[in-house]
Amino acid sequence: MTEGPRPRPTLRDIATALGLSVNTVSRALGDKDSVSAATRAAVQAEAARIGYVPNTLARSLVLGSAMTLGLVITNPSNPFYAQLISSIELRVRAQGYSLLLLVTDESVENEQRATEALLRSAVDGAVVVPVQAEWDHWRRVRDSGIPLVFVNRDVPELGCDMVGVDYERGSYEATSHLIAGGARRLLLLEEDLPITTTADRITGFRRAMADAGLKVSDDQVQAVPTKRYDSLALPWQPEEAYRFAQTLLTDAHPDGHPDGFVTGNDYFALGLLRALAERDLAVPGDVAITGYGDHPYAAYLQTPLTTVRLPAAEVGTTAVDLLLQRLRAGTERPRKTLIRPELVIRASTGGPPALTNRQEQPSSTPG
Amino acid sequence: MTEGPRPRPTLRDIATALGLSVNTVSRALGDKDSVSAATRAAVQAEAARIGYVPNTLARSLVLGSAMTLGLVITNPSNPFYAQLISSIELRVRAQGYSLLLLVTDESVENEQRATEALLRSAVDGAVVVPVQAEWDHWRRVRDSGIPLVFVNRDVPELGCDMVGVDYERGSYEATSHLIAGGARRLLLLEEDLPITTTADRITGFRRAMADAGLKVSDDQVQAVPTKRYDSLALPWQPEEAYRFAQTLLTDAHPDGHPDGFVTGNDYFALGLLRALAERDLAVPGDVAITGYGDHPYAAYLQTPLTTVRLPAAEVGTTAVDLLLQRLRAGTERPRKTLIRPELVIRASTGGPPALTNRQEQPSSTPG
DNA sequence: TTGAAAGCGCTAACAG
DNA sequence: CTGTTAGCGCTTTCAA
Repeated sequence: MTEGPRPRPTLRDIATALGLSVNTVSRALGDKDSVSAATRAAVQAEAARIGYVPNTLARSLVLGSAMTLGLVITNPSNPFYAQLISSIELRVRAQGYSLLLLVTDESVENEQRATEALLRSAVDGAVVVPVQAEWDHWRRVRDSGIPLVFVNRDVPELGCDMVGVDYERGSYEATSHLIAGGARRLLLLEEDLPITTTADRITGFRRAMADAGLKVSDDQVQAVPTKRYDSLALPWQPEEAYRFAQTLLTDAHPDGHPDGFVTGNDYFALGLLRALAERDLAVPGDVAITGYGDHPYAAYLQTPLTTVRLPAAEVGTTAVDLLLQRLRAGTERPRKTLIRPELVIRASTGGPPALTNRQEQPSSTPG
Repeated sequence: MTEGPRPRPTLRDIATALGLSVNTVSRALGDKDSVSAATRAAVQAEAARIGYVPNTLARSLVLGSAMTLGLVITNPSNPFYAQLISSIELRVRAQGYSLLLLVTDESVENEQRATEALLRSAVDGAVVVPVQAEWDHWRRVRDSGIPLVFVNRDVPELGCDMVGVDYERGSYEATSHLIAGGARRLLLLEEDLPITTTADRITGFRRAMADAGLKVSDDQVQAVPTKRYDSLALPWQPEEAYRFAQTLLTDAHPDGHPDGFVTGNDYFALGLLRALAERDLAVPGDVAITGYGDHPYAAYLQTPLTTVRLPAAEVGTTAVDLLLQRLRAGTERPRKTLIRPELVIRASTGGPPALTNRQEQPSSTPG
């Protein structure tokens, strides 16, 4: 119990114990065919006996590959990213790689430090959810020969592979759905981050409105002011949308109050629902609402929430697959993949009041 | 653009360029004082010019430390664990270490493979949320000299450091709170995993009941049958608690229907709320409810949920600190720390109907 | 089939 | 202050 940990066994320990050369032991363990069956058996027995575990560090140094991939992500507390982490880790591990995790918290500075870490650790490649504000540091990583796959948000300037969600389409469908349900005075509540996902949803909203022959004034697209993103706390604060909506609903609306809200985030929908309830506005009677993300609680709100379900697992595994392909194959053109999200219709837009069965969820679970 | 990535620069590149020895370059970059100012400046300039980044692999090999910690966790989609990941990653990075992530998905088999990976990667230590069903593989890791800190769940047999939450106390307080509010026929809805967190909550429930002079029959402690844990999907399915509660509320209750529910999980509370609403039972009028976890939505449900808030960030940073201390100091007695959770009282137990302000949340944010 | 030698990139110990 | 030597643990030549 108090006995200090012995230094971990090496190939040499096995070699000397068996009167062999380090080299032979290495080959015996490596399943090369240039070793006699007897030797191999002896080596393996001795290895097992002393609990030999190969030293990846030394192995990587000579092989020139650490068999490690990096995952650079903004905020694990965002359920979408949490699922992404799971699916990526699973796939990476299944392919025999290790996963180095770096959290950026939407900070460019953290991201720059993350790239340093990737470089130093000599990862073979990285899956990245970029902050998007700057990307010179990513250029440096790419130029040093580390393949990158951007996830959820692209950095087109770098010409790397990319896997994302078709946010524009999701937003388009949500908006169209509200319009089809009779809403005319729509309002979009969006995140106020300078990222393409938000921009894409705005585009989808505008396009749906245009396709329906509805005009969009500037005050129909609102950015909910958000405190500094903090992955130690929540991904988003429902409270911010709540306060924002309180004001919004108090303001004079020359053309009448909004009768439909598209939100860029289920948390916004949550805050909004509260604000509406306080003003005795019925959902979906007076106002219809869509969320975005299909968070676990969405189906279980008093008024189950119509929302856009994101294919997190599929995005994650696709990203890893792209990365590994590029690791093997050489230089091809960058591939950009957008995976289609799914509008889940529930009571908040007049859908069935009963809960939407979670088991419908398409299983993109690998293996 | 099509130019292949040059091999990454090494110390030797700098040395030959400057007509110095590799060793001198190493010292110049390493800020040792045994280098002339001029040489150091020249070396640093050249290093910057060619974009030299030290190779951690080689460095680790000779130094005998990879400056890497492992994080073995069950399910990132559980908001508590998501916050744990963030806080741990932040702290680990702040201390100059890298973080290797392994997800076990509550599977012993995955956990065993994870320990292999930790051993091979030669991590300096690991923060572990153990599956708890078996632990021989952890013994092996510990015996090979890799310090372990168990988080949230302990494996007392191994005598490692441990940081957790005082689940028993949280449960005790929630139960006592319900009793104080007048509830007498209480029911506990718990997870059906064979883990200590669940067991501790059951203990807390029983103790609170006993302290109030209330008897607890076997059918007052119920385990909600759960599908195989799947970190690719949800941490828990509200639906399971919903269906379970449906049955529960239909069953005959000789002593009258329950008037208070303690749940081991906010998701269970969510499903339960739905089932109660469908039977026109008012919360908290007919039935009072407590959740566990204070998930982001808890404050924003139609009936804001009284729940137990978990100190995730504090647990995470404490775990890393313990691990690093042990890495530096030698063999002390294992330290076990339970951090106290906080009962947040809301409308589901007759608390204020207005939202509980999230900003009250104690900030255990480091640095 | 096995061994000897060389080297991955870096740092520590010792000379000079 | 700087260079030489040695070695971390492993794998890949090349001989024997």
